[in-house]
Amino acid sequence: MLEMRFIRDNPQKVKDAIIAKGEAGVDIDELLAADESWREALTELESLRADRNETSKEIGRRKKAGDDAEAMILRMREVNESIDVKEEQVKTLQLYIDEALALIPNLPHPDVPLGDGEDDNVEIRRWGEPRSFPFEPLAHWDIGVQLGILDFERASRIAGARFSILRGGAALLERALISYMMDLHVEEHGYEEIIPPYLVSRQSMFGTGQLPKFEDDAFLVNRQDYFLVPTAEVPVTNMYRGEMLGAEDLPMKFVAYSACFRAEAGAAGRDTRGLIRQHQFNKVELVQYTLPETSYETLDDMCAQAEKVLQRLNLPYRVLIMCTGDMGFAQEKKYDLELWMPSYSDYVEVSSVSNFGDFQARRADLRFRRSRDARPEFVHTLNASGLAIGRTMAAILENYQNEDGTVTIPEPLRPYMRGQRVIGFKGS
RNA sequence: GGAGGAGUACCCAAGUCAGGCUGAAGGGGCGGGUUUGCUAAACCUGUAGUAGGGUUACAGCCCUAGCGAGGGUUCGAAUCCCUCCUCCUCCGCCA
Repeated sequence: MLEMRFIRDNPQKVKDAIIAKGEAGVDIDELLAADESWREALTELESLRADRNETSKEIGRRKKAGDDAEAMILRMREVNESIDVKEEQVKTLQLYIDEALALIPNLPHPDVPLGDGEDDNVEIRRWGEPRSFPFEPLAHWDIGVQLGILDFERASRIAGARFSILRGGAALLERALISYMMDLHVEEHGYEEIIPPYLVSRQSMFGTGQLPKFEDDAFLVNRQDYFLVPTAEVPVTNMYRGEMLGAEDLPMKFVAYSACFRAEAGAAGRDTRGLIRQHQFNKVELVQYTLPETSYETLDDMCAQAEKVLQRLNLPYRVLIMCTGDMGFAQEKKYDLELWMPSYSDYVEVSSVSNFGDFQARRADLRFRRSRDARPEFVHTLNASGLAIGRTMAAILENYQNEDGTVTIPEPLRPYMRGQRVIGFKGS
């Protein structure tokens, strides 16, 4: 959320950002006019209240002294009527302003390339060579089904499309990936391990920016005002909502595992096969709260930390910087990590690394003080997938497949899989 | 799910069932100071923070809001009424 004060002072910047991000909707000039009227009405309201406060004290004094206060009380009844009218006016304007503010996207960082959509994203580096297969490689959904470790048919029977059942080796590999990533980020990067609630309140979804604009992307629990978390970013970023932190507490670094739930509205027909686009998937997520002046440095650190997982697993990937039109509502700057997926003959997103600046912090009221007497400031928040588990698994199945249909397990995961080196056929 | 109890500033805690100089007693803590060879102790003293608006020399000053949240009653609400949230205790149920 941007500050009204900032919009007042920089209307053009905000208009530019709305256009650059391709966000619809808020008429900034109208908003500024509403703000103007709001301040005017507020000033009038407050002076009426000041009158009432002062007069009421005087009435109290008179009554105590046994003097007559009837005339004053009558006058105050009239003042109260004016107050009611003004209050209504202020409230209406306030409501309009709040709703408009909630729909204004964050400003992109100046480094971010301008662009309309994914074609304008800029690749900044590549790591690893896509493997060339001496045989015709299979897609992960074929590999998994052949091995009996991915079961899409029965998943759709029990839940519908875009769900999967992991069985045997795949279930074990999923757990191994979660544990491996959590351990890596805890032991080598100093994060605190978190398992958050998977259901969150409306307010939490607002805090990270999913609401009000993107309600359709989330699952809302029937008859309860809870949302299934689309990412652990939501609970973890909201963890300190409303608290006042000390500068010495920063940065705060969390690595969270959660299941993630997405409605995938508008994705009909896309990635319908396999593990790439599911309603439910697992993800290990990195979240940091930082000092404002260090957040961009941290962004690059977090990107490198997410990359390290791919490097250790020896999965070829590339890093893109997202253009203004593809980066999302709340982000100032965002990188995507995409890994090589032979079945797509292309790179597929497996992580996004974002700096939100103080945009989420302002929505979620995440503040800190540099010293006891210093003014409160908003922290900066960042997150990075570290990584999406399902897509990583898909990439492992495809990139590590063998000609006989088995899959070699990447070496770092073997200790997490009872020393197993290969996922083979049942009974073999 | 049932029955009770509680949410007041950084923390503890008065005030609430007599509504009005209570924007909030008293402790603790923290800041500053005095005494002291150092520590300890004692004494003195300062301590809502915040959000919004106005004004201004980005010092400052004024106003408004604010006693879990939101409404209501009243000239006036921490105090009376309603709704909600959270926490605690006991019972039930369950992993």
